[in-house]
Amino acid sequence: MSQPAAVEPIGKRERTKAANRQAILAAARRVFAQLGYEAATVRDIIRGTELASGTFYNYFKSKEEVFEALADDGARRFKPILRRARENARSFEDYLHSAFVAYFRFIVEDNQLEGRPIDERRPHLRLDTPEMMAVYLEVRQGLEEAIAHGDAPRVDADYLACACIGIAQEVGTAMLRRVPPDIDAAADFATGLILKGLGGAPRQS
Amino acid sequence: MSQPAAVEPIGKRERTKAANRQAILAAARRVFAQLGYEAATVRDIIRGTELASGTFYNYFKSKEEVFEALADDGARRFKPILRRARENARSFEDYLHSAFVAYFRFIVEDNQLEGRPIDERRPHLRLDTPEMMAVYLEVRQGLEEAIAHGDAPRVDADYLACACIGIAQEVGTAMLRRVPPDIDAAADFATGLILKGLGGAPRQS
DNA sequence: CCGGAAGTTGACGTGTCGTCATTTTTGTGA
DNA sequence: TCACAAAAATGACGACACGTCAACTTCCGG
Repeated sequence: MSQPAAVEPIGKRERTKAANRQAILAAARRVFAQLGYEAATVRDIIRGTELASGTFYNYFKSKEEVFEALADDGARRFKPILRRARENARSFEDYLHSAFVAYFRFIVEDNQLEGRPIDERRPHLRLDTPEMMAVYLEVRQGLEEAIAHGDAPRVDADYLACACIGIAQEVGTAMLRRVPPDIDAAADFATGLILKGLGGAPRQS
Repeated sequence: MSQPAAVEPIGKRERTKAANRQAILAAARRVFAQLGYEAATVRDIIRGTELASGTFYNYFKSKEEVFEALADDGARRFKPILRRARENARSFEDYLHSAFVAYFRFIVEDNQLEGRPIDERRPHLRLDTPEMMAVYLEVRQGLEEAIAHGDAPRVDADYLACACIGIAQEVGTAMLRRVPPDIDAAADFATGLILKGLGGAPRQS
């Protein structure tokens, strides 16, 4: 073969580094799900890998930083989904609905792992990391665009973005408590509420 | 004096017990505000009192339990406020507005202490302690009553209650970031959003 | 094949954890 | 008033997690 390895693997150094990082993140996911974020220790995480305790600190400063990396991962995956929803939307209502569907789908997938209740898997969600900020801004820009186009009235975009996020979080959590979770119903509810308020939310069946 | 002490102080036992508990809670408040919930240790809290480390465990099992006690305190104080808002409300809109005002006032007062950003003062807020549950139920009952009276359409009361709580939390936090926080403006926004959706939210000035 | 840089390792000192035997304080009945 | 038991406070203790670091291993370029 003229190409012994592949095009990707630059060097063993880089490869194991990436692999170790991923191993730690994967172990952290499991540990947070099983023990809960609070109870989990750096040692628990590292025990879930083949690595030694000292190695952990070559990759992350603390348990908190690992969580941030996981959250940032999520945010990085989620933002483009949101962006595409905005670009492909045929109306403001369509945009809102598909954004909620995307988020609810996201959290359903993110909580497939067995273990502790969802609430205990994460610390207080900080919105102030760069990646989280980017998601907030994406939401806000989507709303500002709608306002600029006249699809939505000229309300306080910051408050509106926060309200949408709050609704998504709480209704999303409530949805997860129901089995099976009905993503569309939850998205319909949230969209209707924001668009027309109580009058717009779907009636009880 | 025919009454050496007062009518209240039953015995020294009970009094110091209550005083110690309060001392621990007060110290915890300060420590959580100054170091953040995550960084704080049981030792930090107990150092903020005159007590010895072992004594802490006569009152609470852990840092988490102290926080829960603080949260329960808040919930216990807040619930009757909410209840009265419901009883005195002249309309559903009035109820919503005064409930939001009450909550926003509450968090403004609760965050007077100097120290770390509000986000870091608390762990992920658990809604599943009895006191917290009671607040959720109070919100939900208020909404169900409105639905029963025909003041609000027959929507999913669980989702609606969660949405209101989510809006209150996120818009509340956003409000705290602005100086000075404008409680009425935030409450107007939230009330309008829920009642009539975007069309009902106040326009930007 | 060698030398050094990059990365890994696990033992170490520090500090927190929750426990518990001991001491101190408080209430009660003689 | 005193003595005694129950209640509560104390702080030392073993266990364990923290983050560090000197020694060691692995990898890469020359």
